Amino acid sequence: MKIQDTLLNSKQELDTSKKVKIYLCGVTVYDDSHIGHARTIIVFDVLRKYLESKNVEIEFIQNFTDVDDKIINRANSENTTAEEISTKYIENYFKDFDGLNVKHATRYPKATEHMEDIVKFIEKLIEKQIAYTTKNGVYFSVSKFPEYGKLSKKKIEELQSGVRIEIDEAKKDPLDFAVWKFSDREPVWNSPWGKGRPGWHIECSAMSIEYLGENFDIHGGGRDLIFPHHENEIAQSESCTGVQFAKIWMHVGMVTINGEKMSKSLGNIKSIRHVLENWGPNIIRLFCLSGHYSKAIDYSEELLKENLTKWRQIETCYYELIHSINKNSEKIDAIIEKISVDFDNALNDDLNTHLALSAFFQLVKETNRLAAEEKLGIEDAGIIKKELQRMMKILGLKIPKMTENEKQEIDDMISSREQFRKEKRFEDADKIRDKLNEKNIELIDHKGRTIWMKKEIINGENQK
RNA sequence: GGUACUCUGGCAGAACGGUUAUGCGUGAGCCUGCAAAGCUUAUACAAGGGGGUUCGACUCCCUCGGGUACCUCCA
Repeated sequence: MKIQDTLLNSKQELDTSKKVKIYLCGVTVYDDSHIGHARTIIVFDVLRKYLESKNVEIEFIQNFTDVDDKIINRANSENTTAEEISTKYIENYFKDFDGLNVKHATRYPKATEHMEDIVKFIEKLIEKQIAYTTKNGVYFSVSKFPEYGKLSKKKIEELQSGVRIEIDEAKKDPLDFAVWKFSDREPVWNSPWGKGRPGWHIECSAMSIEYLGENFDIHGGGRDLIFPHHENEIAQSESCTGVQFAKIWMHVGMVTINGEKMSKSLGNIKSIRHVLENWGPNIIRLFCLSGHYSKAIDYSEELLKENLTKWRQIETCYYELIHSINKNSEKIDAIIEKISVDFDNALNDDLNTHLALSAFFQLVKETNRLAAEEKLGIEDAGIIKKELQRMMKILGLKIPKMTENEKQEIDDMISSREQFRKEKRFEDADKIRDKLNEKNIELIDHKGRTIWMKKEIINGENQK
């Protein structure tokens, strides 16, 4: 599998001959997660599920940043502790992402639980004279890492000339960044240099190396993390260990609203809870995977509606498959095989989910065509269903489950309706159909028989 | 201002130095008691402007322009 590497600016082969180690920069838990977080995490979820479907073992680490000024500020304004804030939003994180069918990471390390590792890491940097202490904290000396800027393609001189007003005049170089900030106010931890808390970048270096080793396969996150976060991580990690840090840097494009990045100041943030309530996990996932992961996608109700249409086709396909009773009448093996290969090839080439979805929808269309022409054989349906489910699992799409009782009840209602239809008592037949519609059961009348499908309830469907 | 990315039909969107996919939308039709869903089929002067390389450019190069992101809050 090939993945575009931000550092080398080219597609790199991912070594899948052994366990693949992935570190994804997670969220800072000071507020609810939004659709932008969802996209990044869904992209990595698909990457991971695809590799696992190929029996590649994955170690997937995603951190929670639970030490941060924003958390502390929030705690102060809500008159509570930073710990309570981070605990609350970690809980919310799991509610949101479980709702989005995202598989749990191997581990979710937190900065607060890795203070020893972080302190040790900083000690090493000081030992190597790459970091130094001032009255405000411990700083990483950018000039000690000549390759600084290699990820973000920035030149040190240019950064220096464009630097903002300096707050800490004790720093040797305005580009130097804090790895430890002194503070007396909670939450603080002890360190050999004094009480305080770690800088933002150091936790990811320390925790990724702790769990994945000094040199691991993929380090990822949103595009906006390239500078300074990932640039600084590289500087710290490589100057500490002396070896290459991540082999591949994979960055996911932003989700924009009307072409602009979501931000607090613009007030255009769409929380996952909000979009989940309106559109459900499947449509959000289809939307997030509709373009190439490296490019920005623009959030709009129109696009979500488009994906709703697609989701209905998938539902139809699924229910046609499980209700199939006909005899096989068309050779389909070759086309299924081709679609399957196209799907895999698309993902193999830098996780091209858009092309993979094209292949997937070809399977859906083909199935619905066969069903419409009364040619969907029961054995073929089995083959198609297996392939459909394989793809859906990778894409993280899920048809809501139903109980046997529910199914039986529907079947009974359909038989009564059939009876009414035979007797041409159409008003009575329609009453039954309406009743089923109220339960989101849609009837599909085929020649001589009626099948049903249970539609996922999408609140956004009827808005506007 | 610097750097990077980007500009494809009404919308979304990929691949590719040589018929520009695919989906949505829209039109027509099929199926149906009627619907719905689905299917079939049609649809589009489609590549920001200008130049160049080439037998041939959406694809490569130059240039001008628009947009977005980043330039120590960011997924």
